[in-house]
Amino acid sequence: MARLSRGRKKVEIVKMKNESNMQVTFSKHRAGLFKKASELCTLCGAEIAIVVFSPGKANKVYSFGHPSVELLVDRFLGRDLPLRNDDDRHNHLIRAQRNSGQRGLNKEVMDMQESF
Amino acid sequence: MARLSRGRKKVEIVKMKNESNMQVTFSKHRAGLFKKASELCTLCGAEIAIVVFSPGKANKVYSFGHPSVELLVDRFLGRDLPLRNDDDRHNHLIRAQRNSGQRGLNKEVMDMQESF
DNA sequence: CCGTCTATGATTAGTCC
DNA sequence: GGGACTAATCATAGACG
Repeated sequence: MARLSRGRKKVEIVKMKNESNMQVTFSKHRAGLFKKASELCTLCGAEIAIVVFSPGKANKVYSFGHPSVELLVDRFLGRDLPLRNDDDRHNHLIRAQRNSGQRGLNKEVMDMQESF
Repeated sequence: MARLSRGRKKVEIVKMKNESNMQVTFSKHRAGLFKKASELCTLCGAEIAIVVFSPGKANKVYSFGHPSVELLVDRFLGRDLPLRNDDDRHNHLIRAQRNSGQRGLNKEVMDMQESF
């Protein structure tokens, strides 16, 4: 059959209304995000952890992590951070709480790194 | 002055050797990754947390989180996980540990994976 | 839901400031 | 380090199976 697609259209970055379309977009963008992350890992030897909660009723969880989500997250939440250069503008209060010892579970988190 | 750039060149996804180039690439890709994440949040109402550790000696930490890294990470590590659809292939052992009650809060966590 | 296709929008390597 | 630019590559909206 004749292809009728006129190619990609511009999409405004606002919450989508169409549910089924949104599901497709969510899948595609999630895959793209994880791919970008893995490229950044490979190209620059960075260590990345990503956790994604899908919206709506089917609140599924997807994750990407190199070397592992848990390891990186523990290091993030732990205390021996070499330096915090935080682009996250939303959780200053929570971070302050955490840093003051709220967690009380983190002990020594091995720091292993290098290439990949 | 006359622009001599011949535009973007194809880049193989392997670890970069040039350190200063890598620094630039790291910054650009990190910004792109966070932007993609925020778009996914807005478009689909997803909740995303990202933690990035920069490579090399200056092991800085960058994070993105909506609503917040801590909240999402706690939910990820915590108890009321609705479902785990994990794309992370590297941490089966750690996950198994966690799921077997190391943190003492996990009950039933579905494990399914594959793809990506 | 997943995979494929293609035109086109989005990202970015290389460059200069 | 950051910002701007351009041209090329890359990602993906929408349509279809």
